[in-house]
Amino acid sequence: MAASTRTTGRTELSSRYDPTGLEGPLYEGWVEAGLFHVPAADARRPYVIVIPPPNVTSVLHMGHGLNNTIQDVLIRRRRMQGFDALWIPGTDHAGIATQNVVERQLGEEGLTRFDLGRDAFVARVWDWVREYGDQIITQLRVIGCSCDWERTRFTLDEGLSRAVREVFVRLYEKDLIYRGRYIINWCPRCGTALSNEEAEHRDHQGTLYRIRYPLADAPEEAVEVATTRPETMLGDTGLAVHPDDERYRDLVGREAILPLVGRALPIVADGYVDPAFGSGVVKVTPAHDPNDFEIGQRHGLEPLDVMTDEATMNEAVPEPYRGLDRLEARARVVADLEAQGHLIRVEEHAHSVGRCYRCDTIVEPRLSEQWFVRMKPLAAPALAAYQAGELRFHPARYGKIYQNWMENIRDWVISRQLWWGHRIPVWYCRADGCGEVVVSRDDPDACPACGGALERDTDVLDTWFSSWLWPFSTLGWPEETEDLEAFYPTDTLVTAPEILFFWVARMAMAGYEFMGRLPFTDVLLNGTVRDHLGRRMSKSLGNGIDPIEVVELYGADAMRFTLVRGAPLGTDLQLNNEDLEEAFRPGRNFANKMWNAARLALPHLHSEPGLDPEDGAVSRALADRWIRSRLATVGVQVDAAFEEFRLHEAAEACHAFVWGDFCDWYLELAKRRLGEDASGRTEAAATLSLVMRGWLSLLHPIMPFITEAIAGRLPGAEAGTLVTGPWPSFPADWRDEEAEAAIEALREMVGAVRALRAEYRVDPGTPLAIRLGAASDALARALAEEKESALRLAGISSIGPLEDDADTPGAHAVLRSGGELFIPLEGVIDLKRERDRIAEEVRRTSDLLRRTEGKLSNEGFLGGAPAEVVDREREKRDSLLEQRARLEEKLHALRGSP
RNA sequence: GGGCGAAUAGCUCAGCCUGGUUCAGAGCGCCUGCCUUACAAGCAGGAGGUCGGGGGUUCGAAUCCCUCUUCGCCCACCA
Repeated sequence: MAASTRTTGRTELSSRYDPTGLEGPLYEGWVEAGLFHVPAADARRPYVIVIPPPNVTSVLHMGHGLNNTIQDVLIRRRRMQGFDALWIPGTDHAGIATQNVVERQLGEEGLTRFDLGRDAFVARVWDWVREYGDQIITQLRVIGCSCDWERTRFTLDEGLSRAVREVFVRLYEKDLIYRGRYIINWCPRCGTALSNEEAEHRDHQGTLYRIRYPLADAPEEAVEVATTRPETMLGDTGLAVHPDDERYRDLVGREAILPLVGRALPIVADGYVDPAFGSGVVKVTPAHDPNDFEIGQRHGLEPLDVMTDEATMNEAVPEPYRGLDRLEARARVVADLEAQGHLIRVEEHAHSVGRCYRCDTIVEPRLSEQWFVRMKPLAAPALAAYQAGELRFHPARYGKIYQNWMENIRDWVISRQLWWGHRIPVWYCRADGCGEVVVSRDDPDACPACGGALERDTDVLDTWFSSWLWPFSTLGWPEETEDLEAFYPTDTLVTAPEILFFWVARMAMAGYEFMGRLPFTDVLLNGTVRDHLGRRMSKSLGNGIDPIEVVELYGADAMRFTLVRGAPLGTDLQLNNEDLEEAFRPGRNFANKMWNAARLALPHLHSEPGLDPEDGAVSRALADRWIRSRLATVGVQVDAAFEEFRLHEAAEACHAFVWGDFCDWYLELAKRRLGEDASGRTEAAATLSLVMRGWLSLLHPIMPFITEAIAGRLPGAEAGTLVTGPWPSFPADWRDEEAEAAIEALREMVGAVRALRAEYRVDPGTPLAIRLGAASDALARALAEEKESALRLAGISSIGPLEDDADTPGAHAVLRSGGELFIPLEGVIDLKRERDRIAEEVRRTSDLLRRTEGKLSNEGFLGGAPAEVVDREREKRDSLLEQRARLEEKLHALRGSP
């Protein structure tokens, strides 16, 4: 325990919990003891979680903090319960993100990846990964994550790469992977295709341009078309109207002239066109719009790609526009249209625009030859599993979102025009007229058809094409490994809702396709961490909180507790990023409270030689019976909360118990018996030790460090660790209604005295001589044993019998648990004030009584409510009647006094 | 256009699924008094809420249903 100087200037063991230097060594000890490692051979009762692999480029942020804390809490509890709890860690090669990082680095040297060439560039990325790639892994240790580090995987590892390749080949052989020219989302900055999920659509206040296209056979006539992307008109190859649109019936089959270009555009009729939108005439640009592409297919309108990979206008457009960026071209086109009298008008138009999820550049829908996965056949079993209840989402509402996406699933573009990633295992024969395409698990040397030279596809695969295999590729698939046998399927997946489609749904599909069953049964979706203004924490806003900084300031436990308690499943969590102390105060204060409770308890426990905590289970002392009863109750609550993934409730229940019951009352009551020559000292110490071990265990999954540190100092705990349990289960016969009622009555009495003291501003140092009458059995029982503690806690010098003391000025209270309290307060009491106060009590009681009597006189209630509810209501009425009678008596007496 | 979520104390949020416990709880903040030898990162006491509005179901609604308002999120090929 660290020593430091207290604010008062006295030097002693620190009264403030300082986690510095305590957490690291504990963690190292756990790892060295191999407590997180689970060999397949030993796994009898596995419980498995695979980490959502963070990007190898990432540094830990609070979102990771929340997500991984939740996983660690689940894993640690299962481990304590005796499961072979395996948490598989690793990182994702993150194609675009990582390539971007290294390209940026090159940029600072004035180089591009093309200057290096493919092989050198990839080598350079590997260098980067080897140097910085384990940063986030290291950081996960700092926040206490109990992953099996011997199993750390990387999506570009040799083994995982083999899995990727196997999957590609198998799907190709099943005709579930195909190559084709379709409209895809293209990021001109990253220079690659993106999947639908990687294009984020956001509302955008844009402009709608209305343009006239003259008719070929009647140049004085024209039709009006509307577009938000005028530059694409250079690629128009037709116009379309709705087949039932009377206005344009005679146009179908004729041609219009494309302004600025002069090309003749056939006018076709197609059901896609909405006659009510704009003019009801659509320009058809098959190479730059998915709908137009389909219209074009139906009517034989050729696609004309007018852009380069960088989204500048290409050779297919008239000379003045060539080489212009798409936005420059847009301005130029609009200006020229206006100059030539073809621009009818422009108007504001709200629509949504897709942006690259990696660099926020506006994506260009563009015709391109890419590799696709046919998703419908893969989705079917994964969807059925959900509908059959085999896959559960928490919160459940995410299930509907999953279902909706699965039902409307579209094919997945998996090729990326990048260098960093799994290279597509496809070779094309270069021999004239051969056309052989080789898709192979092993690199082929020559064309198997003609023996000609082969050229490998230059593209790599979407990063998620390796992620979706994660639950089994990390276990050695496609080899039939012992690990796979022992640990697949996994149990719980904890992740963020943003990647429900990217990752969760695809893993479900891959699990079925390649392993024949779901990869996990429960999916927890954790919320988003936001700043105090409710904004998402992000690098660009600079409003993030560094978990490592928080750990350095307040400890990992404080951070974990704050996160778990503050974030009920699926709800967002707001943290003040400008005041870390405020943000993490709840956890820090709680850790401090525990620390100080230990400071009080431990010396007493160690002054009892040979103390056996198990003796605490049989102590008959009232306070001991009470705290055991409370602990047993809390144990059940915490267990139930964990089972249903309500982690915040478990945290809350522990907090309320440790602070409100254990520290506030049990320790205070125990002080009397822990005195040097007190009788029952051994029993008290044993109970204290036993109960502490109990709640330290309950809290260990959430706050592993401080609980372990304290538990390690309990008597008889030298050899043990909380990490491996056991998870506590308290005997049902610890529940003790009598003891609970007694201590509850004691608390009420002490509270009443304290309230009256505060009400009349009696100095805390002034002892009061109180009088007590008609005490309930519960209170009498409590006082018989704990009178001394009650005196100390309430600041009472004596408890005398209640007499007819109407003449004595003082304060009165009627206890709910039964009993009447009088505090003579000569010279202090204000009679009028006391009368008012009691009158107010009478009013309050009468209000309650009125409600209760209202119910009891309502036949509907008597007939409709369950008997026990009615009984409870009757008891309540009787008690209230009694209380009110007493209070009115007092009021009467006070009115009669001077 | 479709779907979902949220609205409870000054702030951040529990409670709602499975309606009924002595006037709806916590943390933080606020007020008053205390360094009472585990803890001032604390202790004691206290103020503060017509549970977003309206309607309905019920003997009884923060809780179930409908509706409105305001925020937020997701999906979608409206040129």
